[in-house]
Amino acid sequence: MIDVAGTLNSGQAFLWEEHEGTWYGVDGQDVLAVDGSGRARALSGRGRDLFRRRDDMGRVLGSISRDAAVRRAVRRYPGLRILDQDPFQCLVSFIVSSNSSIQKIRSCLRRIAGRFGEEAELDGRAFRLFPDAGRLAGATAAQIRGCGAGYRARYVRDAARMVRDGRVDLPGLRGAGYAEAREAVMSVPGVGAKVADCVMLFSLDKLDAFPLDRWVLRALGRCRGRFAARAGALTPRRYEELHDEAVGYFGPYAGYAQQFLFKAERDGAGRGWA
DNA sequence: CCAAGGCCTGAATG
DNA sequence: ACATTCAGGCCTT
Repeated sequence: MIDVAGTLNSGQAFLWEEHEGTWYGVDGQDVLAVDGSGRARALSGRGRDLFRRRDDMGRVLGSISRDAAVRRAVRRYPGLRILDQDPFQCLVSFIVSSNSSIQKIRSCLRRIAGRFGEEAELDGRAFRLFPDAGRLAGATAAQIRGCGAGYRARYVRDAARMVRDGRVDLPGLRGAGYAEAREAVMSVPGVGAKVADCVMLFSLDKLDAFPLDRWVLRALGRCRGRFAARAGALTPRRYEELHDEAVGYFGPYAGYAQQFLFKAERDGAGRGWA
């Protein structure tokens, strides 16, 4: 059973809201409506597997449950899933996320969509689509800054230009291996290892991406001392070491383990998701 | 290769 | 009230 609300409120996506039991979300140039079972209905009519129903969760959970901390989190959030989102929107979302808070990320992305996205309507409700790369590349940094992006505005604009000009082919990277995709995504300004791993896990089908932030780092420290010795400042080098270690430990679906750990750690600290 | 500092901004804390 | 701190990092010295 998919936990729709819990998954949409787990730091993966930011433009979702609930109306009368249905969750509505902007996903690229599309609007999705999700019912309680996690089936997505798209304004465009295209079929979407937002909640990655294609993943064999029995297999995934069996694979990542190598540690008591993960098993605990899985028991606590049995319906938590990884989302499969629009890559460009996901890229911009996580560029904006750096050194920010969920609340601010939401408001910034809402404003970007409100200012640059096309109008759309689903079930009698009005939405603004997320602007595509071409549209956003035409915006000035000052305009994007006006949406609350701060110093990240320049990164957003330059990222949009790279995508528009084909210097990064995000959809194409869905078929690439981890290393290749990682290098390509990290060539985008404002994208370091953490942001790249988020984009890859949440929109490029890379379940072996393992985003490391302070919460996940703290959670790893609980894994029976398995990673504790390395907890500390996350220099680029140490990020890579820990990442490889985590993937080596949790396996090919390590990204799922990360999401369970992240959710549990943040909830445990009493952090909100709004 | 590593450490330190700066960076938009608004909500939370003192 | 007003000043600092902090928030799901990244980039440049």
